[in-house]
Amino acid sequence: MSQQDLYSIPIDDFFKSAFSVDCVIFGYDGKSLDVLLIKRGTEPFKDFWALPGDLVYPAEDLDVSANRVLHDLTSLDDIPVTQVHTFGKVNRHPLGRVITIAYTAIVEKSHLNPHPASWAEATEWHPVGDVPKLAFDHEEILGNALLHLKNLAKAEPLWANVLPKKFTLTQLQEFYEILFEKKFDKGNFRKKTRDMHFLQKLSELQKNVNHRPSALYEFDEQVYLEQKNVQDLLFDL
Amino acid sequence: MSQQDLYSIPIDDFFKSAFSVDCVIFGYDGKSLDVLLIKRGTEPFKDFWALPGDLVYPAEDLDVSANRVLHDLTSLDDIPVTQVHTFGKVNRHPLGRVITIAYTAIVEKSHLNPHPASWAEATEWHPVGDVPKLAFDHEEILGNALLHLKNLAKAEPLWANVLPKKFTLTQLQEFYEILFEKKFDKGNFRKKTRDMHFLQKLSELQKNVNHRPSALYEFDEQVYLEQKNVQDLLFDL
DNA sequence: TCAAAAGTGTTATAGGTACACCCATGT
DNA sequence: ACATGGGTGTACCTATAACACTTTTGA
Repeated sequence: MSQQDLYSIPIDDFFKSAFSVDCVIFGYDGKSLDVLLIKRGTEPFKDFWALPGDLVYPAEDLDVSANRVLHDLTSLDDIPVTQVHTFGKVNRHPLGRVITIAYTAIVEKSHLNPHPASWAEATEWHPVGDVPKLAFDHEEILGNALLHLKNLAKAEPLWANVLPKKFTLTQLQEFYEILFEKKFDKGNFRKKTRDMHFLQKLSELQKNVNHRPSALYEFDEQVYLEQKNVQDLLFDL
Repeated sequence: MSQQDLYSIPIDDFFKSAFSVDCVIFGYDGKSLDVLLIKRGTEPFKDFWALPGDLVYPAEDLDVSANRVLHDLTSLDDIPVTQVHTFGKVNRHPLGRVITIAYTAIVEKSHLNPHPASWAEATEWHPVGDVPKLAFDHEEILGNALLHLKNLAKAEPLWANVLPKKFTLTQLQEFYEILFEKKFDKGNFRKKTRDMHFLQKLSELQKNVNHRPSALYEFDEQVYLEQKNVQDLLFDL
């Protein structure tokens, strides 16, 4: 049986199912990495914390759906969301067959919307290392997404979404240290940054710090995209 | 709106959708990397080549579904399938909203089932570098799966599924050369294999070759799983 | 002058690349 | 003897890790 038989099978058997997106929204504020959870107001799993998610609208692309959920909880649009994995165990949802496509994004923590969406009784940031028991299979989804985020961070400048426009190399280093829960050597880290031509050093310096002021840097997206294209063309994967 | 409202929304709006799995089954025979395609016998995309796929049964896990498709086309069971990505563009299926979860696997090419499943008018191996125009968004899915396969091969002994039980280091090298479309230096390749303690060197040698006979090796799964556990525990991602 | 963090340089080691050379077998 | 691929060793280069040291600011 394949897709061409879509309308030749007993419709009741196949259409008692639905699909949703769940969003693992990581928040960073320079000090810790948190994840945005909502408190459920209805059964099943009433009063449990859960990942924000929603059914996908009939005429809505999956990533658009994820961005809608993200927009409802934060004030943010056009944040790049990344698909993580699809979870489809038969009994993962007690009310029926619901598979869910997990998406992830990382945002600056302060951008939480002060007027959360109607479907969330409460929204709250939780440190990724200290998450309460979650509804459904959301703990598995969260773990999966965190792994995914770490892998993404090795290949892409994820920090561009969460650092201030002008930032110091120490702030950049701290992003990686907090994400990977690991200290890096200052000198070696800075050596690496010298090859990153998309890090544009400004003439401006830090002010009012009681130590030697740091140089400020900006992310140069043009330069990044160009060199990324070159890498993709070389393609020595 | 979130999952808890599943049964409080107009059912007609959300249940005009379905989900399927599509399988990107790669075949290897020591000479080339191919992908298994089926020829569609019905509209839409009648007479087009396509990836084998099927709707997911109501009480069937996603990976079980993928394994069922794989079993129907090859004679193989218990082949590890890996989820690649979920494709859900609104108009990807001309007859309705169908999202599809793509799975991939790599098998020894000769294991193609001589009695293909009823839903496939024809099945055929196609070299990954020379694939015909495909139905739906299957070209995108295939490209995605191939990338995924290459990444998997960097982290896992995928070749264990496709090489003969006893194989030479040259056969192992050729697997990587064909997959990555790239030649490797013999000496350097063999140096790397020395750290792979799950490669068990046998006392047996090749026979009836008109050159120095090669040593034969076996994949030692026990050793591999143990060292993989250690790596996962170190976890310095 | 001191604390604190910025910023640079040096060294040792590990890992990768290129390449040369010898070995065992069938014809 | 020779063609063919198996198998090993070396020298070079680059990436990384550990660590020491200097610099600039506010208090």
